[in-house]
Amino acid sequence: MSTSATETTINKQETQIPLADAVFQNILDAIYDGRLAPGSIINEASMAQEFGVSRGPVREAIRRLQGIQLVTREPYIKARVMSLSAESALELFQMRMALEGMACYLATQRMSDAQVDALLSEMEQDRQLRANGTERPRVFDFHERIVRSCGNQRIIAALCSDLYHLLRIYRRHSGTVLERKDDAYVEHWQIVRAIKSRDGSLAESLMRSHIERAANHLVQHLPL
Amino acid sequence: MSTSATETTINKQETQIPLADAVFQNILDAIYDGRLAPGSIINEASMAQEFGVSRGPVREAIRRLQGIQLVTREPYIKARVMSLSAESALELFQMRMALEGMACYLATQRMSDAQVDALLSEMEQDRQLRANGTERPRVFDFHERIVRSCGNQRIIAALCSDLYHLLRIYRRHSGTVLERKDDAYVEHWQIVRAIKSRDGSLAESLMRSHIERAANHLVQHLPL
DNA sequence: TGTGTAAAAAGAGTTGACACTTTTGTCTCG
DNA sequence: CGAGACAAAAGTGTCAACTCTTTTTACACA
Repeated sequence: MSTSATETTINKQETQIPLADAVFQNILDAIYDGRLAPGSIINEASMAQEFGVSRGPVREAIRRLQGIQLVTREPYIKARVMSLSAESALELFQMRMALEGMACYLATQRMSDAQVDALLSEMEQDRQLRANGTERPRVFDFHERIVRSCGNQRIIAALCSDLYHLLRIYRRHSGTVLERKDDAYVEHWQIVRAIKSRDGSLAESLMRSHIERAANHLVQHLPL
Repeated sequence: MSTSATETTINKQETQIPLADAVFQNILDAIYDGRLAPGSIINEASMAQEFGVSRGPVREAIRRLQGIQLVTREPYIKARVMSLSAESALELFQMRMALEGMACYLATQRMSDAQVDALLSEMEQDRQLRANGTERPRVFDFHERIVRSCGNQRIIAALCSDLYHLLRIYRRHSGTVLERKDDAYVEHWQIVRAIKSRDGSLAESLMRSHIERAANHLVQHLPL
């Protein structure tokens, strides 16, 4: 953890993308990994030194993290990684209920029969892979799949680019939540059935209930 | 419009707040006023010169505008003010339906009887002021009032800090939408009635219908 | 010994200069 | 006369230094 000066130097080969984006991704990963624990302080200068870049890109990255509410910051005060409270977890899941519910409703109108069938077969394939205990969990994310099918770019961005980061952190810090995967499969299957039968309101309702159950499950296992 | 060099110099007296925030607010106002029309390009250097600051704060402000999807930007390409399409307006209102509907549902659980009555009297007061044709429209915003009562900080921030900006621009560029104010009052009143009778699902449903009607009204009057 | 104040250290905000990329205009060749 | 390539211009990305605010620490006084 303390090898020498430049430890995690940013890969400068692929420099079509701005450094700020790379730094943003690196800090995000650090928060995911737990190297940056909730409540810990982010120092612009030390971050810049660690990544081997100037303070400018680091500054931009921190501002973007503030934008998605992953760090708290007020003028001239050090930035802190957002601490995870059960309350804010509840708020996060309420927002997901609203947005993913609407996404379900819209996806019901937008997806073709062929797309719904394709989704069903992907789910079945994923279930079998998981049953076989395959090494690679092969990140098939049902929720992301549904959201991206809704066609509303604004909702897609809000869920997949912003809220998803926070969700990953909560998942990490609440230990393994994978035990609910079997229940989840059934509930996912019911949702897709509702979409297939073109009942948008039912699909939305099922999705909201599904997320609510996940929220209850998470809160029970929160170590806070 | 072309008086001389420094036209809209930032007021540096009240410099407890960072310059970047002031620049952000100024550009926002410029977009509201139409000085920065949709589709027009934003130049960092000229902006900096106009405000009498360096490029750094301007750069940060533009990144924040990109964050709330008010400007489009890709590496090394000039930033453009987001152009308003009927499609993205529809997406915006779909997201509002989801979030404000949920906000209504939550507000029903959270607001005390006294708070509901206070809201009702504020509405009545605002209606009378408007009927008398008072000079100051006294921006009483029913939707913001409801949203802030829901208690979910994340939803409040999403609606009041991000989406609200876009909504103002659409309102501005679609001419006067005030003609619907009378219909809106009745619908607002019905929503508060539902909250008062503690029927969260009804309040949510009414709010969604209300926003849907507003969306239809806006799309009809879009000059695009 | 406890407390208030002031100075020093630390860290964020800002700036101007430099490097790199894209765009645009022009020139030449087919 | 049109198309492709080269060069100049415009504009964004990055950096190191400077300024200002906050925080900490040390010292003097009660």
